[in-house]
Parts: sequence; C-alpha cells; structure tokens
Amino acid sequence: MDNRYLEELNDEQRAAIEYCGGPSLVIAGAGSGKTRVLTYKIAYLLEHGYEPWSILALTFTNKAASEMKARIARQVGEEQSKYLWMGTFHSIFLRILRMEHELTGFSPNFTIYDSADSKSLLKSVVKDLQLDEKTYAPGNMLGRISNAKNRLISPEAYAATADYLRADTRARIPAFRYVYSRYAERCRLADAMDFDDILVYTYRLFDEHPEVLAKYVERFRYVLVDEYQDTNFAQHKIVWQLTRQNRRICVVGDDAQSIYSFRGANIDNILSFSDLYGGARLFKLERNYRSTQVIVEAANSLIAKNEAQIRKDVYSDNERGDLIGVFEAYSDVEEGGMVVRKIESIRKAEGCGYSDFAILYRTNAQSRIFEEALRKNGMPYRIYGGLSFYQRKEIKDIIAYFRLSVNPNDEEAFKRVINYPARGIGNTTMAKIADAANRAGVSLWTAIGDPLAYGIDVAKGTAAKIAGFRMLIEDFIELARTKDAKEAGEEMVKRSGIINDIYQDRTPDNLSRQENVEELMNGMADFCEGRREEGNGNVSISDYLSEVSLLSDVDTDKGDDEHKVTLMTIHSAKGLEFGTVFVVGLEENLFPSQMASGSMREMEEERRLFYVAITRAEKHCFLSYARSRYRYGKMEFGTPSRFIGDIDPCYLDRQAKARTLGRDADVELPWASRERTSTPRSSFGAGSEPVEWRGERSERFFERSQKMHEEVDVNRRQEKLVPPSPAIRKLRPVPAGKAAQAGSAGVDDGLSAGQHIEHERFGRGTVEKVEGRGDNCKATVRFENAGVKQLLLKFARFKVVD
DNA sequence: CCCACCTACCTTTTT
DNA sequence: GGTAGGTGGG
Ligand SMILES: Nc1ncnc2c1ncn2[C@@H]1O[C@H](COP(=O)(O)OP(=O)(O)OP(=O)(O)O)[C@@H](O)[C@H]1O
Repeated sequence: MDNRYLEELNDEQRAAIEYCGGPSLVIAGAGSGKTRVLTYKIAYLLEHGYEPWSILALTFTNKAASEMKARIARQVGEEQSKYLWMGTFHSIFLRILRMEHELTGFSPNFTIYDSADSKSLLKSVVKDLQLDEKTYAPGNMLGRISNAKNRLISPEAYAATADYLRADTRARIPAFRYVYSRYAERCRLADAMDFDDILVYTYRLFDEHPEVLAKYVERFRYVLVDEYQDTNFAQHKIVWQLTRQNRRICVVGDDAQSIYSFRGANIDNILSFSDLYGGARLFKLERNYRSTQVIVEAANSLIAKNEAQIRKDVYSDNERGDLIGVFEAYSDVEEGGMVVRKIESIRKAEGCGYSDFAILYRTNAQSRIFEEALRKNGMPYRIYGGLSFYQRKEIKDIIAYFRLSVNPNDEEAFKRVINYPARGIGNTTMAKIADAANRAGVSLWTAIGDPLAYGIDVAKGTAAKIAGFRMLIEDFIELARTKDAKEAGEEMVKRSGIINDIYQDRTPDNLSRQENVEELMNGMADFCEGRREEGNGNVSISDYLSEVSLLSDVDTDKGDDEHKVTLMTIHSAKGLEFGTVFVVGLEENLFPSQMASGSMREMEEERRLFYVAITRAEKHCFLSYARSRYRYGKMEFGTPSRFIGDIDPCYLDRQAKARTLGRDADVELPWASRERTSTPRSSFGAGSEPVEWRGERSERFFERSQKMHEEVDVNRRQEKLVPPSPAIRKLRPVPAGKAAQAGSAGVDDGLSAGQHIEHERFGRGTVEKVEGRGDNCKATVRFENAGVKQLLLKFARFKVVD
C-alpha cells in the first residue's frame, strides 16, 4: 500500500494519525496542519481496515468536506471515498432524520425553514399572541429560541424553569415562553424544522430510541470532528451519544479560533474534552506551515492580548517575510482603490493569479465598495455570502411553489404564494383562512381543503379563487411525484403564472429577474443531470430542495472561480488560506463591532476573529482603515481599530499611511472646518498614533447632497451572467441596474483641465475636462484610487491642491 | 382588493 | 443604500 503521505507529516502529526486506540484531541494554532491531520487520518483508517461508511467526519462547511473527500480520493480512490459520511452537522443529521422520519413524527418530505421563514413565522406568532412587535422583535425572538435549542432546552423545559422565566421578566419579555412554544407548534403543524431543530430532533431521536442510536453507533465506528472549538452544546451531546461507548473519536480545533459564540458555540466543549473522555490523548502541533515568520509572530503577539486562552508556541520555519502593511484611506471608496492597486502591483511583481488574493471584512455590507473598485479596474472577483441567490425574491417565490408541491402544509411557502402572482386573494381573505386554521389547530392547507367545514366565511367569487389555488397546488403535488426536478420545475413556473408576470415587460428589474429564473432552471437541470451521471436516481423536486436548503454560499463552486479575487467575511474565511490577505475596515465600531464593546468576552472574540483573519495569509498581509465611510446612507467618521495597536509594532509597516495621505496632514481641509468649526485640529491630523476624536457625523451636509445624486459614474456597467457549468454551481444574483451615487457639496469653481484636486471621498485626482456653465458646470476627474468620475461643481466637495 | 408611493429602520457574524 | 410596512387613491 502506498504510504508516502505519511512522509508529508511531521512527527507530532504522524503520532496523532497513528493513535487510534482511544479518544484523541488535537489542539493547535492556526496553519499548523490540523485539517491535514484529520484528512490523512481518515486515509489511514481506510487503509487499516475501516470501511468508508463506518467513518463519520463532521466539518464546518460542506465545501471543507468535499475538499477533504477529494484529497482522500487521491489517496485511496474515489470508489472508497464516496461512501464516507462527511459533511456538516446539519447536512449529515438531516440525512439521518429523513431516513428515520417515522420516529420523529414528521413526514419524509418535511421542510427546512431558513431564518427568513422563521422570522416571518415568529412575526405571525407574536401577532397572534397580541404582543408588541417591537419588544418581541422577530429577530430577537429567533435568537433566543435558537439559544434555547442549541442548549437542548425544549419549550416545556423552558417554561418549567424559574430562572429563565425570571430572566425574561427582567428583560421585559415575560411572554417569551409562549412565543417559543407557539412557534414550535406552528413548525410542527407546517411539517417544518428550522436549522436548530435538525440538531434538537437528532438528539431526541437518539435519546428516545436507543435501538436507533445503537444502529448508528454500530455504523459509525470512528468519528472525527474538525473545528471542534465552534461546536455548540447540542452538537457536542450528539457526538457524545455516538461515541461514549466505543470512544473511537478524534477532534481537532484551536481555542484561539472560536468565533461562533453567537450561534451557541462553546469553547468549553473542547476544553473539557479530556474530562469527558477520560484518558484522551492530547496532541499539540506547534509548527505553522502556512505563513511567514512575521505573520505568525504578529498573530501570536495579537492573541497574547486575550486573557482567556490556552498558551501555545506557534512558530514558522518559512521565510521571514514582509512586514504587515498598514494603510489609512480618506474614505471607504479610497480604501477600495488602494487595495485594488496593491493587488495589481503584487500580481505583476510576483506573477501570481487573482485567486491568490482575498479581501476579508467584518460585515457583508462592506463588500460593495470593493466590488465596485474591482469591477472598474476590470479585475475578476467573487463575493461569497451576503444575499445568496436563493434569497432573492423571485427565486424564493418559485422555491415556495416547489416547497408546497412537496409539503403543502408548509405555512410560510403558502403565505408567500397564495397571492403571488396576484389572484385576488388579499390580506382580508388570508386573515380569514389563517383564523379558521388557527381555531381548528390545522394547517392553512388543510383549512382550504374544506372551507365550509372550517368556517372560512368569504364571498362566492373569493371561494372560487381559493378553490382554484387549491387545484393548482394539487396538480403541482402530482407533478412533484411523477416528474424529475427539471420538468416539474419548469411546468410549475409556467402554470403558476410567474413566467407571465416576469416576462411581461423589459424593465431592467424584470430582465435581471428573468435571468435569475433561467439560472435557477439551469441549476435544476444540472442537478438532475449530475445525479444521473453519478448513477443516483434521486432527482425529484424533493431531492433538489433537500440539497439546496443547506447549501451555503462557500459550498458552491462556479467552476471558473480559479482566477478570481475572493471577497468574504472573516467568518466565512475560517479554514481557508491565501497568498495575500487584505483585512479591511479596521475601525472602531466596525471591527471590533460596536455590538461587542459591551463585554470583555465579546471583545476577546472579536480579537480572535482578527487572529483568524491575519492567519489566513501565507505571504503578505495588509491592514487598512478608512477615515470616513458611508453607513446606512450617511457619512460617518471613525478612528483606527484598537486591534492594530494590539499587534507588536515591530511587525507593522506604518509608512504606507504617510505615503497615501502625506505631507500636509495638519492643514485644515475646507470641509473639515465648515461643519466642525469648534474643532481645533483637522480630522485628518494624524500623527503616527491613533487620533482621539470619535464618531462625529456631518449629517446635514450629506442629507442635502444625497438627493442630488450629482455624480455620474462613466464606467458603470451591468454585470453579465456567467454561462452555466456542470454540477451544482454557484448561483449569483444579477444586480438590477442601479445608479451609482455619492454625496458631496461645496463651492469651488474656476476649475480647469490639468489641475490636481483632493476630493473628500475620492481622494486625489486630476481634472481632465470641464464643461457646462454655472449650476451645470461639470468636471471629469480621474482619481488615483477611485477611477474616473464626473462631478457637478455646484455640489462637489474638494479642494485644489496646486 | 390592488398598486404606487412614502417613511422608518436597519446590520454583526452563519448552518 | 435598501427594504418592509403603512397609507391612500383607484
Ligand atoms: N507536515 C506538513 N508539511 C508541509 N505542509 C504542511 C504540513 N502540514 C500542513 N501543511 C500545510 O499547512 C497549511 C495549513 O494546514 P491546515 O489547513 O491543515 O492547518 P490548520 O491547522 O487546519 O489551519 P487553521 O486552523 O488555520 O485552519 C496547508 O497549506 C497544509 O497543506
């Protein structure tokens, strides 16, 4: 047998892989090869008599699972690797729940509610209970319910625990227990589970049916878990159920990379592992293979600022490497321009591809600026996360029909499409149906099955419309049963009337909808084709829905991602690596998020997040922040993040800042003095240390200019759809045509071509052309970092610099 | 009952 | 900068 892969490991790694005699735990810093250990360990197990279907490997994303699988396939062949049980907790246990659905009381085609469905249901629950929709905000309720579920607290247990009820009373939401239990009932009635239910019902299945648990304990002879530091209590318990007897388990993780506490992840799971599994062997890996010495040492110096942590001595034997560059930008737009230029120069200097670069940010909202900067420069990119394809309105509408065809009791899908496209069943009628269903304790679908019996009191014409809808869905149910996903899907899109609605006119909005719908149809065709090629005959609508309901954005491949710059949140970047990483938006109240400033625990998690970000880099790492940025359509000013100061300055190159802002940093710029007359120093008056002013706004100016939309972006163009490629591809929304805009206001005129100006938002640029007179006087300016813009001088805020 | 228009509120982070 | 929800005329 070919054991050469063992030579791609150091002694500690090899020891961890070869130890199979009992529970083991690998705790090690970033880039030390934990994932590699897990991967090779699976290959090792396969070569030592384990059947692939007897190995359960739980990863953090489905993509991590498929990459691991591919790596193992190279070692042991695809014939074996394809039978491995590998995936996220959610996807693996959803699969098991569907197989065991009789015992859970759900039908085989039960729906998975995404968080939008959950919130919408909660809203309706809160309304039914006649509670205030502000104090009982759906998002907040969902967070609390999710918390309870992740700790395996049922509605009954919740209501029976005095401590929880007291806490709720103190939080002024004494009725939360009713919200929780009503929500659970409504999910049941709709034959639906939310994300957290997948874990809860798995736990209960194993807990209440020892014979089922025994079957899976028997099947999964070895269990491996990646990123164990980010498991929550429910996940931890399920793993315990499966492994407490045979104790063949290996988990890997890094407490310094625990960044998902907001969804219940608990660091104690990994810290108490050795107590739970007495005699567990602990392996520590200290050598980082990913990054340069500078990056590793800088990350170490950062994480040392946290109190709660296991100290580790991570080192790198790679090259020393460049210092970490720190950039200051005027504005969010200029930050985008700087990053783009840096990518170009490194790419030229080192001859690497676009896919060697990643731009990592704290919030999805920050992606837009970088997207525009990259697009203007004709650089290929891919954005992960944010609004996914399946969350687009037109796609959700179609999916809602699919969902109904598979599970007509699905309440959220029902409400979504009963009157889309408009068929004369409005709010009044809908309220009557909901009321009747509520009174009888049945689903909406059951209620319209016999309107008279359930006392739905509507006019004759309306009753006919309801009957029409019912017959339509009944036909769809038949379609879903008999045809494959592609055929059934196409038929439903046609017969529901959605096609008519969307193809009526050619407004840009509708055109982009059309393309998205076509993309969805292509995706379904690919799905059927792909499965058939694999010899898998499960190609119904129901199979399709199961597949997409748990696909996250990082999981999906577009095939042509190989040559693109990656844009994603730091959370999604966990476990990945890139040649060059830009960590952007390092400003107080953004990163760290203002939500975290309340407690030290949260602040330390933000710092871990920053640690994760830096340690994604192999060769180069850059940090940047902007002095001003748009948030909620308003300009805000910020200060550099405290985290920059948490890195030992000997690893930082702060000159980058002087180069961009430069020379006359203490000169007051015109717009600075205008709004803040009492401020003695310039807003850009930066020495080498962070300046102390914080959070000032200049709303009045920008409220006015916002309405003017005076900037015309001459380079704007619409993103085109990528051609379909095989397998489940990444589905991307086509943005509807939208005007670029920016705010500014000022007084200057008498401008002429060739002059250099400094614009508040776009930074430095050269005037190329001036045209028009008086109020209509327009200048075309080529900015160093923001591209070519046309500015209406009446409103533009800039100063001439030469 | 439908649609066009307006305002309030919003954002961490994700399966 | 976007969207959900409310208002008012048809
Ligand atoms: N023994 C080794 N020799 C050479 N390269 C290695 C070795 N072990 C790991 N690597 C490489 O180091 C990099 C990091 O490995 P891996 O992703 O497994 O680390 P990790 O500990 O899971 O990191 P993180 O916790 O940051 O996600 C990968 O590129 C991997 O190929």
